[in-house]
Amino acid sequence: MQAKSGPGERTRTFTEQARRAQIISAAIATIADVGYRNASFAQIASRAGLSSTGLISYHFAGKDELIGEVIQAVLADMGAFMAEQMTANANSRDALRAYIEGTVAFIGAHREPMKALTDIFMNGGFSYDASDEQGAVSPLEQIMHSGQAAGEFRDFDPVVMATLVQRAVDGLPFLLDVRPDLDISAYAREVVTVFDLATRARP
Amino acid sequence: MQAKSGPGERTRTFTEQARRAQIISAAIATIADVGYRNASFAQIASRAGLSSTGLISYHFAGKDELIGEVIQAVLADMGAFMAEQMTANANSRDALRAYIEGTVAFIGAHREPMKALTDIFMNGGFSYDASDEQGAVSPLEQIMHSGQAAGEFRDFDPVVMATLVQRAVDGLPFLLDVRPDLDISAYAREVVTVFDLATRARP
Amino acid sequence: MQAKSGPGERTRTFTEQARRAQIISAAIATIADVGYRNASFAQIASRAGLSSTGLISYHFAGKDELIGEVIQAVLADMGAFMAEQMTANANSRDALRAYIEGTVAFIGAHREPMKALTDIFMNGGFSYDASDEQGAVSPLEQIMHSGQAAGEFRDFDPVVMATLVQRAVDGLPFLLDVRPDLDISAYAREVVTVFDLATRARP
Amino acid sequence: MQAKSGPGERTRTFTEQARRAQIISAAIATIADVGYRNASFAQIASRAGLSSTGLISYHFAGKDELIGEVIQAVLADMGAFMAEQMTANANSRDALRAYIEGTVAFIGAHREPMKALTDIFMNGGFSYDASDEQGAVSPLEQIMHSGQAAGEFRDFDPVVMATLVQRAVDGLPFLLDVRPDLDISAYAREVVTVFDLATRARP
DNA sequence: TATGAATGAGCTTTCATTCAT
DNA sequence: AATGAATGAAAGCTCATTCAT
Repeated sequence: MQAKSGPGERTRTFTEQARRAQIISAAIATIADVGYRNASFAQIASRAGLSSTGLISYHFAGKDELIGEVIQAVLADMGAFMAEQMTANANSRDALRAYIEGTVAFIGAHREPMKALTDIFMNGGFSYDASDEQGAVSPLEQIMHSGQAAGEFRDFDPVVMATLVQRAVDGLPFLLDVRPDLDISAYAREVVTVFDLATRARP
Repeated sequence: MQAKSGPGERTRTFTEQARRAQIISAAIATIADVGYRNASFAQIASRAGLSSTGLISYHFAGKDELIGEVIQAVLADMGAFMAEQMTANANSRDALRAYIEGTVAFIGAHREPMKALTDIFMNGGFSYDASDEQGAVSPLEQIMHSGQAAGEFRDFDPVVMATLVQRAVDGLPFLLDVRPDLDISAYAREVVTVFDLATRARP
Repeated sequence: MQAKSGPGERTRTFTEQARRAQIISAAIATIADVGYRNASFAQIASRAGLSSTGLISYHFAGKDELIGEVIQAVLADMGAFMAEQMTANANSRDALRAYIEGTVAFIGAHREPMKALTDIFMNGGFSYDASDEQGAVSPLEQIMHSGQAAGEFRDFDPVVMATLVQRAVDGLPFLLDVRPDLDISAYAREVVTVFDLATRARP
Repeated sequence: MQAKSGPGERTRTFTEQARRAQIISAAIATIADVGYRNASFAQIASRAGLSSTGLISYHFAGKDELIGEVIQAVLADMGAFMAEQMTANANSRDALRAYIEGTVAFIGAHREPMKALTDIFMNGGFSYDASDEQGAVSPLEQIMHSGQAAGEFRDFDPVVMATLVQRAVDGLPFLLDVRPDLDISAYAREVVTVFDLATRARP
């Protein structure tokens, strides 16, 4: 199961794009609310105020395409946000801090879509494939490599360290689900400190 | 959806307990293999060599109870293993190391049940509730508190730090799924180092 | 389900007739290709290069009318061809030969429409009704009657004999579907011989 | 689409066999009545007095298996009947007569299943495969070959002649559908005469 | 005229659960 | 204690048709 979207995309009318966006939005809300498992077309349609599930099938080739669009939509939002956050970092230490703080801030500000996204990846048979992974894991690995090359970071396995950072931020949606009043910036500060201590080269 | 098992448990014959254990075991194997989503009673029954899905319904009040028992079974195994690992640690630093190494070792040695457990938590609508959390998160929080009280650990939010450690080890089943030949003890060593550096009090 | 087209037909503009013809043609190609069962409006519209299935509904009262027009179109073609073939036969024996050879030749030269037609009759709930039958069975029955009246043919039930001849030639599309390289004229020759022997008055 | 039933058939309880037979019977009646196209599980279930279409799915792996069983059931009946009819024919002429009379008699006595069978073959994507064809076409071809070898029959293409005979008898269900009061034995007599005249060697 | 959008009924299939035996 | 049978709701999806523009 893999959501594809190559260059062969059809042209869509404005109305159709609007409907698709509406359905994608309803899908996100539904998944975040009742979980991917229970997010049936019927649930999504009723939340979107649609007359029948057939309308979803009319606009999307199948459930896989809809979920793929949900993933893309959230990832695109996050990507745009992160691109802005990551501009002009003097060194790898700052870059790592910016990455963590940016990701945490985004998650805190987009709890519903991020919860949906996490649920989909855990549960849906979808996976970060080659191209997704480059967008998700690679930036961290690059930071790790750069930091080590510059002598800022100590010697460690960059893949494992990147994974740990990723896990630390990916877990936030769950944590927020259980404790909605969590102090997000405090959380970010702690994570930044932990991985600053964990990566820094020692004299 | 919440797996309950209070003091109101009825007495079960030996045969019944054996059947339940057999079904729970088949459920674990099935979930680990085809995922929680596809782990229907039909799949579980066929894997257990049962003649009818009705037998599962006969022995368990519903799917929730079965899954709850699966969770308890795996957590009980892990708890027993960890209890042994955690005996007699001279200080909190060693305790933290023992916890991480023990958990990683257990996961490496019980990939199937751990994969099932993770899949359930991600996907099933089940969550570490109050009682679960005491069994799962608490030991780490206790270590953090003790370490801070003894001056071994620096000042940080114990809950957040415990969460980060937990996330770091919980991610292992996924990693193993993608890279089955991962060097487990090397992974454990990295994680131990990271959180040693991250928690240690600085002179 | 019965395709009707009585005297109550409304006048159609030239453009409308062209569109109808285009749709009918696409329907024939579609049915011949994917079968009547799978020949949905969506399939037909896409094959005709139409933008919407609604256009089909706009030009035809319903699926039944469209299929009815398909039947009529094919039968009209065949009728015109056969009328030409049947001119000026000296006797009933020659007329029977001309009918068989003409029908077989037409089927061989129009495999796609004939396959569609056969598929519809077999599968669509349409049948040769009174008016159709006059167009389809009657010529053969007339030949039989004439031949018997003239003493050329022996005594037999003209309806049954006409049916047998019809069945012999109607089966050709199936045969061609299975063996596309069948020698059509050899087939015609065999059929002519069979029914010549079967009908001829014996001294 | 091909209905398979190899040696790997499961054992079935008596009750299950009865239900399957009941469903198969209802399927035959439904197909004969409303046609293969409209013979949905819902139609079949309601005709069989079943509570839900799920019961059909419970007893049959899918629609293909059900239809395959329908085909087998009718073909088995016909095969048994024909085997009895064809015993001990002195010569090929008698064998041909026995085949035609037997087939026509069977069709006349089993109009509903034969109509269903024909409808399925025309419409269902099912086909006489190698093994089916041996059961359906071969006997006639064998008669033709034997008759020619013995000098009883004139020189003709045995495959074409067999096809013509088959078409002549296969068409009966349609004819009966339009004229239910057709004199079956008269029809058989005519067909026998036609193909007797058509095949007989002339002095 | 023609289009894209929408509708609602229909389809087969899977599911957890119930029940008589 | 266990089985096979049955249930009915729900799933994703396709369909011919309708309608506003």
